[in-house]
Amino acid sequence: MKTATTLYELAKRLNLSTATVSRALKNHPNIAPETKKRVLELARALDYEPNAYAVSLRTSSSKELGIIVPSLTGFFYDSFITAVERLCREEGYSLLIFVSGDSSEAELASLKVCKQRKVDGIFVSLSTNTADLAYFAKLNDQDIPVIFVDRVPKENIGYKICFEDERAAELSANYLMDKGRKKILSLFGDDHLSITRKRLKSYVRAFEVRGMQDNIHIQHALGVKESSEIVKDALSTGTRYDAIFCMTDEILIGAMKTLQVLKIKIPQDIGIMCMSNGFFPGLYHPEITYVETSGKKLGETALNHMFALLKKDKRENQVKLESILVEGGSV
Amino acid sequence: MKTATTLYELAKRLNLSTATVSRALKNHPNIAPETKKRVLELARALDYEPNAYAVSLRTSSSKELGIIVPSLTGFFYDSFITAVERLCREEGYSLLIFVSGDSSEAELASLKVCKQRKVDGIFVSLSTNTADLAYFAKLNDQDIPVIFVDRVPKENIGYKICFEDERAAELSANYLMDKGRKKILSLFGDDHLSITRKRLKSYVRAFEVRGMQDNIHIQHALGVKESSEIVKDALSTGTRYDAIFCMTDEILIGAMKTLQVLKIKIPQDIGIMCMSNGFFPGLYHPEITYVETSGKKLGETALNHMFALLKKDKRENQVKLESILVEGGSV
DNA sequence: CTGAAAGCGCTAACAC
DNA sequence: GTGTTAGCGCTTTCAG
Repeated sequence: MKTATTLYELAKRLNLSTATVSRALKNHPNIAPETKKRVLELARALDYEPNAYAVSLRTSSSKELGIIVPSLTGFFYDSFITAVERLCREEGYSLLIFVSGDSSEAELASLKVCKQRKVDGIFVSLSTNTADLAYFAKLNDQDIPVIFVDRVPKENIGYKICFEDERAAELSANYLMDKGRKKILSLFGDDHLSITRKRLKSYVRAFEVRGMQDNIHIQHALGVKESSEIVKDALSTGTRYDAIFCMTDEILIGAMKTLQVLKIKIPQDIGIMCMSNGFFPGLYHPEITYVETSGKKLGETALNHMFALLKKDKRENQVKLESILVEGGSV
Repeated sequence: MKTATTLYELAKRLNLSTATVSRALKNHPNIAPETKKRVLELARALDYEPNAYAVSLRTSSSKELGIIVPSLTGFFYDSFITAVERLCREEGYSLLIFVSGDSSEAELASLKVCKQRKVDGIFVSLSTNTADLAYFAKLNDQDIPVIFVDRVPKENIGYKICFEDERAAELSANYLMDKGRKKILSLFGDDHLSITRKRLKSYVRAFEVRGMQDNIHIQHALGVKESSEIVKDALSTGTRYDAIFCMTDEILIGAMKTLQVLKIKIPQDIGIMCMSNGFFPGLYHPEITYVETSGKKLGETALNHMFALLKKDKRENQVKLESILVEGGSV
């Protein structure tokens, strides 16, 4: 095993001090061009790369960010993380990833690791059952910015970046009404999440505003399978639904499975729409109409926010991302 | 801002030396129970957590692993990474994630970061166009184990963990022949990848062995869209295909899109099968028959391998994971 | 323009 | 059972 080249080694070989070598390497103003050249050459030749731990220990800036998400699997966070990772890399940051699996214990453990590793900042999308935000507050006290994304807490803590959930739900509701749908099976996610409640509330309100609150039937589904079953049960009750609204991709997928099994035609027999990152709606034919909640956009916004905070710029505590409606042919 | 508690601070408050405190904290044998108790109590009270940089610098072990994948998006790597992350966390390791986006430059840059951060080991699934493996060799020289997963190089370098690709392709081929399919549109991935070539070769061979090499028509598709178009074109040539084989989930999704648009019935009009992680085949009805390439299993195997290497156990250079065929109703 | 020296927070000989 | 000390590799005053 060949041991990694150190600053000291470069200095020794060049008959310079480590200070000079260090300066040459990060083109400090006052350094002789000749010296700089020699240093750079040897560094390249020996494949020198600074030891990140020594740097961090000295500068107390880790150039690492932590990201904690409930899952990675295919619906949303993949594109969110992809966006975050790319921008991080471009700015010389590295990303520590943690998957909480919707367990608040795992979440807390990950948070502790973030603290130990002295990450410069943390992105969190809360797990379903997180109740205690004390630790998050503690991190903020220690000047480690915490940015909540998508699934944000209702408490006033840290920074929050999420979609304009109320507006998005309202958009969906109005679209369905405008299309003349009168009997809408409306499937929402986990009722514990504030994101669900926000969406549900303004969805219902939009129907009330137009006096059509009796046109919707609300149900909650926790995953693909449950959604599939709820739809199956609902369609067998005799009620003639003319549309289905799905709050997430998972719910959409479950619903579509049942519709396919029952050979129900879209949009003739029933209309369907959802809120989505945009990938899954495109898999079907006709493509599914959806209100976009883009993981990429969320990632980019969150990262810009983080970089600003790290530069000590003041930033608003909450950012809401606009949603747009993308029409397929499903309603 | 409250600054983080250090070992020195604990020592000062307790009138002990940092050495004693350090030992108490990691229950070293020779330490007075009473002392240990006092230390532990104060540490808890002050929310002490060791500075990971100082520890790493001192012990030259980072307890971080790097993972470099071509993408995160929904087909395979999400479940791979989820499995790796969970086991890492359980063993006190953290995961640095890098998404190469199939660019070998990004891959190299990520590799350098891994080296700077002195990760203890690296997982890589190669990007499509990686030609130069020199840097990987260098890492191995420096005793940083590199484990290639799924998309492994043909060269003899590092450690490799992948599916028994030849066997999996053969399994598919035989299944299609056994089902009496005679005109099979066979869609494979990027021809530059050794994984594609391995699969293709043994797929073709399996047909040759049974004298049925004329039953297949090979095409290469790079993504969802291309797959969709190839299928559309192929079906419009007049050739009456009775089956489609898809080497990946992306290819499956593209193919299915076209079949849905053209209202082609599965399996009556045409049969279809694929190689997959298992999620997407379940979205359709009937469910798609597939040969399983489980990201979870790959992740678990890779991580066990890594932990063994880190403990300096000898390990075989190559592991092949068995594949099984999961029947849906699509052929 | 360059060097000497301190020190980031921790561990591990080596003493006692 | 506990303390002293050196040092991991680097950055950064402060001198010159």
